[in-house]
Amino acid sequence: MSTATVSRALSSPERVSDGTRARVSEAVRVTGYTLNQTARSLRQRSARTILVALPDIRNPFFSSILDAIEREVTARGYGMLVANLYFGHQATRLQDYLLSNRADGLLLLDGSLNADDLRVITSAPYSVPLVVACEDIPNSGFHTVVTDNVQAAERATRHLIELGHRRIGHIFGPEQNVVARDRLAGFNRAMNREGLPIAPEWVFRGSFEMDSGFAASARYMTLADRPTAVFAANDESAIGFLSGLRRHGILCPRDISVIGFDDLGVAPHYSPPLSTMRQPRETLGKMAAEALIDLIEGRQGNGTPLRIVLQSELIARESTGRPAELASA
Amino acid sequence: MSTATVSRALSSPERVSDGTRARVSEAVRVTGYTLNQTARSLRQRSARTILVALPDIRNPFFSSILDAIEREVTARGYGMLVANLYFGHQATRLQDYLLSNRADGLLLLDGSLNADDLRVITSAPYSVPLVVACEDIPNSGFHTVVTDNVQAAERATRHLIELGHRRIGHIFGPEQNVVARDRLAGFNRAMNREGLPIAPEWVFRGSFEMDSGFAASARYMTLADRPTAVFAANDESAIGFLSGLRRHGILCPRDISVIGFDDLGVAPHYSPPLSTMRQPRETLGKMAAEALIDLIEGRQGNGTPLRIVLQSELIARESTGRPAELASA
DNA sequence: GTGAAAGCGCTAACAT
DNA sequence: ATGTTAGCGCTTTCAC
Repeated sequence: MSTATVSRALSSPERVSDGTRARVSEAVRVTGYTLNQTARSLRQRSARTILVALPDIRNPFFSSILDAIEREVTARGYGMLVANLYFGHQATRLQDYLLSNRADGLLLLDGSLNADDLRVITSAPYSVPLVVACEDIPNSGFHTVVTDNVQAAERATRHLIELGHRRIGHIFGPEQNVVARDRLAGFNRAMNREGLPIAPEWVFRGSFEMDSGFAASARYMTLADRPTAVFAANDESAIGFLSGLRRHGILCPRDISVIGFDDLGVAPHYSPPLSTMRQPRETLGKMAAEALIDLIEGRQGNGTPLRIVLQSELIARESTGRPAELASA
Repeated sequence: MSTATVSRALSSPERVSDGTRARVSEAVRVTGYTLNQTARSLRQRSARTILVALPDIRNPFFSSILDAIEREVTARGYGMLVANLYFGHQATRLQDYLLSNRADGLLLLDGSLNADDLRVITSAPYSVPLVVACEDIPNSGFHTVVTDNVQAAERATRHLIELGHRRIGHIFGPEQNVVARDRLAGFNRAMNREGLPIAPEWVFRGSFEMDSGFAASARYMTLADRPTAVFAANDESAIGFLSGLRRHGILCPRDISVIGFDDLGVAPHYSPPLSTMRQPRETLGKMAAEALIDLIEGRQGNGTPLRIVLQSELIARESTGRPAELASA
């Protein structure tokens, strides 16, 4: 029996006779043969592996998306290489993975990379399949799966307004981050639509990290005139903020309402249980992985860039309530 | 110029003349040549990639270890494939990665796999390098990097005892989990050494998840005779427990002291800031990755299984205090 | 339905 | 210091 026949029996069993197929499986069983994926990759010019690049694995938001991606990718017989980007702007490192044929496509969860650098690898002659997820790269024309952060932030802010708040602040994320900017834009839009003023000193700078929320609380305390509610760009900064306020005797929701974003695992168990916007993380990860593999396998190749925009859901818990001056009403 | 020369210029530049080296780098620059890692892997029988297998990427404890691993691995020029194990016991899936030459070694963060299944791939003829980290596989003889959970759990429990508590409970982790068992053992040891009784109804079953801590709080409330302090197997269950108690008006640390384990990011910002044991996660991940790569590259091949045991650190915050009956003293 | 043979892109052994 | 050659293990024509 030739190696060609074995190869056929293994990868397209319908092309060999029943007898051959049986003899091959038996031989595989007895010898413990495992196909050398490296040789196959070389021959087929496909690694059956994708590369996922993200800004921070430790961030629970990303890690749960990574989980969804891993499930989908595994189900379709692919492996998942993971690269952390730390300080962003490392398109060259990704290039190395992709152009060296170690991965067949890139799933990028970081909007901070330069679109032109990326286009080097996505366009001819390399034509590496790319799907951008979570963090949009605006006007890049890349295939994209995101949630509508502007809309969701507007919804979160409107939640505070509907409760009767008029004096509302925001904890901003990293200045250069698309997601943070979108959430600020949504905040602004909600305020504008209701004709509410936006006080610049009520927009606290932040970094999506707990410490930055904590720092915001210190600045909050120095204000002569304070907002009665705050929309934080994510749950981490909301938690850091609340933690800081508590040390100054400011209680939520009695003295202030706070809404976050992401619905971290701890949100329902925080004190108070945190109101937040929940993104469909599993769906997002799954759809992004599906899209990338479709692209790799030549389906979904109709040219027009894919753009999937998912919606987030308001989860109202106990960290938001009516403002103190209306509480008795 | 032959392909061999180019290969040499790229992988061992000292073996070619200055002129050749310069011409090669120039040509590389001009043509945008990238070495085909797949072909190199096939030829050298090494993928320069490791496989990390873990029970749950979403768990922030694992994801921060993953982060440390990724840094080390990247620094040494390797890639990192990640596989989630969900329900454990999937040694065959890992086999497939390793025996097919997609990965040169396995970094296993899950103690629930069967040692004999693993030995199939670690012993001849395959001899796949393996390092077990975080969760020990007892008596397996595998190279191992862990923290001393018995000792750390004993320290946590002693912290409660030193504060004056005598009636102390425990929230257990998953029954089959080595880490959970070690932490229970450490709890028992501390209690025994102080001659304190362990009430079976004060050892709550758990799963390391917040919900299980929450469920434990419901059982706590039904007790006629309640402990004044609880050592929870991890921060998640501590947080779920506190969250449940709060709904029943039991306040921490006034009415009960609780200490967790892991020092999650939220621990210092929880209400109250959570006392906990901090494991050296970065060190653990880094050392495990180092050990695995040394093994792959043939260093550290002296035969005796490596066993690194790191210590954890008590972080006393505000969730632990003196018991109510001593508080005025 | 099966076999023979070429070749994916690289590196290592050998020769010069 | 460089070139020649063989071959890693697989898949894929092409022949039969």
